[in-house]
Amino acid sequence: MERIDKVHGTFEKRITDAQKTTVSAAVIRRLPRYHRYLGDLLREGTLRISSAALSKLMNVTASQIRQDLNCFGGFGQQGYGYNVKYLYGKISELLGVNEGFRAVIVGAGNLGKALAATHMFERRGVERIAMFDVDESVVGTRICDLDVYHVDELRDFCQKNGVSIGVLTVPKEAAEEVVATLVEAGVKGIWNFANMELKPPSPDVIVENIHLGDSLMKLCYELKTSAEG
Amino acid sequence: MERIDKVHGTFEKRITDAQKTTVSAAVIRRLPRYHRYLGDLLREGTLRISSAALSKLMNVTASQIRQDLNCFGGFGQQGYGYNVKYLYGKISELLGVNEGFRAVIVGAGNLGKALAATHMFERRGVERIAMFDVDESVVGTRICDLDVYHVDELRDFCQKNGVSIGVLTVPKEAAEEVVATLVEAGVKGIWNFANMELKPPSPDVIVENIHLGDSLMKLCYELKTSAEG
DNA sequence: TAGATTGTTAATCGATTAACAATC
DNA sequence: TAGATTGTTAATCGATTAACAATC
Repeated sequence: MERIDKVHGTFEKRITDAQKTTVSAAVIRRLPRYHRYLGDLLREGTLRISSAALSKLMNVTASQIRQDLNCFGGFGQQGYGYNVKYLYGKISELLGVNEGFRAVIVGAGNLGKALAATHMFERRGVERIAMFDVDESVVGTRICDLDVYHVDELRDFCQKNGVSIGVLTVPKEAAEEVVATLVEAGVKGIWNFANMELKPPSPDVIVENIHLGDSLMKLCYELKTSAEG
Repeated sequence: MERIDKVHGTFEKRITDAQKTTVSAAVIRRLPRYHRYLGDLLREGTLRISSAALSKLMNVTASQIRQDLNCFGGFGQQGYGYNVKYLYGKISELLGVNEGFRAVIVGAGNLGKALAATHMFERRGVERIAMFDVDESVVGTRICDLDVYHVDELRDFCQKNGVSIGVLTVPKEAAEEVVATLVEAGVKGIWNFANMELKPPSPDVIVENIHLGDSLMKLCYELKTSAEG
């Protein structure tokens, strides 16, 4: 740990320099996976790990790991490797874990309920603060400690509570209108499960489209191809 | 339609030739998206579309579309473009839609229920035929027209019913054991929602790992970066 | 110091785009 | 035939891997 502290000063400088250039989408996509593996290692009590060891674990090249991490700064030490706790912390920081983003789930159907029930959000420092629906039979109830409000209140609620993320689990017909409301209320990130592709409604709004069906199709393709070959 | 028929014979030959060489993972990943867009066009009654028009719709280059489709054969016609219905059918075929794969959902928790409730499977020609759990309070009930059996019966059931796909929505502690059972029973595809990475337990078993948390993290990263920049 | 392992540059590989001849 | 648009080759671009000097 002492060695890590010693170089801290130079780290910070290098990080700042590296972040000036934008990081490729391929690297960003891999960051959450690093974060997961490092979290596991941390829980197992591993103190340090080399790019070679991590590469074996994750089934990627050591070169790629070093290259990826160096987009953001020098997080390791020659002759030593990476301090797991430190690296995990740095990647957490990069990914915005514990930025304190607040999320609402719009759509209290099966998927909305399933997402409300997971620990996915809190584990990543994202706070779910409410659910919304139009169905009068669920409005007013509580689902997994979350109050369910009517969509009519969505705009005001988001504005008042500084919501940054809207999780969309509504039917696709309702999606466009809900998004417009969210954006009006200043929500900057849309996590879209509505089974249709949402174009970013404004350049400063981030949309992440989820298409589970695409993944099922890929599985079918590979099943079919594997059976043929 | 007549023009399409005329060239059918040559199509088939070209397809066979093209499929000999393996298609890159990048292309495969894009196929389901083409399938979605073409399905939409078909429902709207569009008869033909050029790579240029489709590229505008999908926000990719026309070159990429032509290049991608030609991995599998010449599906279009010079001077005409692509017949939507024909191309949709071809991509459906490629992806294994209506191969009649049978699936079971293991884990009747919130996510299992949510997946059982969607039309995702039937829309892609995959038949859900049962659910499994260990919780005695759900075993014996029916969820969305699916019987819920005890996991003890999983092996026999899959063997008897020729199940190809196992959808894993169990806690990660239970995942390894369930996978072993599925593989024993001849299941060849695992759609894994168990929040841990599953290595293919045997070379002829296909695993598709879903990590919704990674997607949420990417959204957070982009939110954070967009706010900074 | 000697050994280990990073950070980083250079080489390779693959994927995307551009261009155009073939052809409907 | 003339116009349109594919299929396909060649050029470009970017991402991955290899290699090694820097350094802990």
